[in-house]
Amino acid sequence: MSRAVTTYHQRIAQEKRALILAAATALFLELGYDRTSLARIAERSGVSRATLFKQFPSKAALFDAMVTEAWSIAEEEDPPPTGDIVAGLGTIGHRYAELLGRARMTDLFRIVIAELPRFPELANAQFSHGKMPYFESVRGYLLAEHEAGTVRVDDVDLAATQFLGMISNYVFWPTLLVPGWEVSAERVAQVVEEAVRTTAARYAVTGPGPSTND
Amino acid sequence: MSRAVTTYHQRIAQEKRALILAAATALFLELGYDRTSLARIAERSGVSRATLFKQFPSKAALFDAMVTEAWSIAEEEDPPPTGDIVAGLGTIGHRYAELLGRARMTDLFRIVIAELPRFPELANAQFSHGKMPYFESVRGYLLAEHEAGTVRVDDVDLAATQFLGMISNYVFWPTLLVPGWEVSAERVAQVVEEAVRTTAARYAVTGPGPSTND
DNA sequence: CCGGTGGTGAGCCGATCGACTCACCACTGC
DNA sequence: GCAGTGGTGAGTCGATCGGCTCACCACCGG
Repeated sequence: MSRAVTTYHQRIAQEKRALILAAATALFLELGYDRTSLARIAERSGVSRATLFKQFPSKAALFDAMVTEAWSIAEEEDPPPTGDIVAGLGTIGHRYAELLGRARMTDLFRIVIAELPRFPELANAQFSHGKMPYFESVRGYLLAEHEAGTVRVDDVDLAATQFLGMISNYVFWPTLLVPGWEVSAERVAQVVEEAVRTTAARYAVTGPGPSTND
Repeated sequence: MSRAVTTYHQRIAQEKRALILAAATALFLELGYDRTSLARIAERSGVSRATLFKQFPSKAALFDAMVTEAWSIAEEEDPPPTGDIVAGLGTIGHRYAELLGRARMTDLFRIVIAELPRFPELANAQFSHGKMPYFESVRGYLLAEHEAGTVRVDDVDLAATQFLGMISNYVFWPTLLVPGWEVSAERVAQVVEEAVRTTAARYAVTGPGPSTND
């Protein structure tokens, strides 16, 4: 068996693959799909064109691998806390804002949105790795709180979308359309807290007393 | 004076220009910027390539004109109603949802988001014609209601963003990322109404009685 | 020392692109 | 019928692209 040999060569190949993906990621995110040529990717990654073609059969496959890898950076979600709705939604909201605020996120969304019609398989990856986990997180959390009697939510899907929309519509979507849009960390925290407040004001069961505004 | 002659020829030129823009719009929105060739635009619009170049000095200029024209379809906003916050926000919300739900909107946003980094001037057009009018509409409305004592809103920008975000995060943004996402007209109306309810629950001054949930 | 795997560099291919030019034609209003 | 404006069709140009091939080399483990 030439297993050891195979292992070594596989390691080399893996390193080259990583170099290619890193260069491809940078170039794709900066220039877009069509403006990024395979020659430039090979040049930037310090790899020959032939190697690039051995690793990725086509430009589309390379792009697909790039996006998949970039999405996978989003780690697994932790179990959401329970009991206090303000604390619970706050935790989820801050995680969500942190995810959306990462450096490459805007450019990644930009190119994914642009090329998604031509990469149908890619849509599923985004669907399962992107916003969905947070949507499910909020959804599940609200369901649990609803059954616990802390909140009263008839339409959980809509409530979850409302909560996340109040955050993303301020800290993320404008970055795609308004050049120079930037939100300070303090403002982000404020936005999340206000989203929690509004959600609580709408859905929290007024137990101990009336919902005060301070 | 050859004014009449000029007028006639200008009319012809204007017609050709409209044909070119129509074809360019369809192709750009369908294929994206790079995949759309000037030859195809000329062919589809039934105009010679030479004419196309006389009308638009470059592909970038044509794209810019296309986006500007497509944005201008959004008419001027009417003055927002006053007095009842549910009715007022409802009106604005429904208008907003209607605008976002138009046929070409998703593809237009897709290509604008994709190419915006390379068309800085275009960003201003989107800024002044796109979401901004509605943001200002909500902002101004909330300010008026605040001063009228109907609502208590300390951070008007944030409240307006929350309101619009609750709507757009359900009826629009998913169309860019989730293939096959579709929302029925009834559901859209429901989403808007729920956004109004949530906003009212958070900001409405509880005058006559406690905010009931039914 | 040798077999095998993987990388390398160079080159070729057909196709397409944006940009530009130019001679010629159609049509109008005077 | 004449001048002028605008459209037309064809052609050219240099550049780039994705995809593919092939002979050759580097390096490992046995």
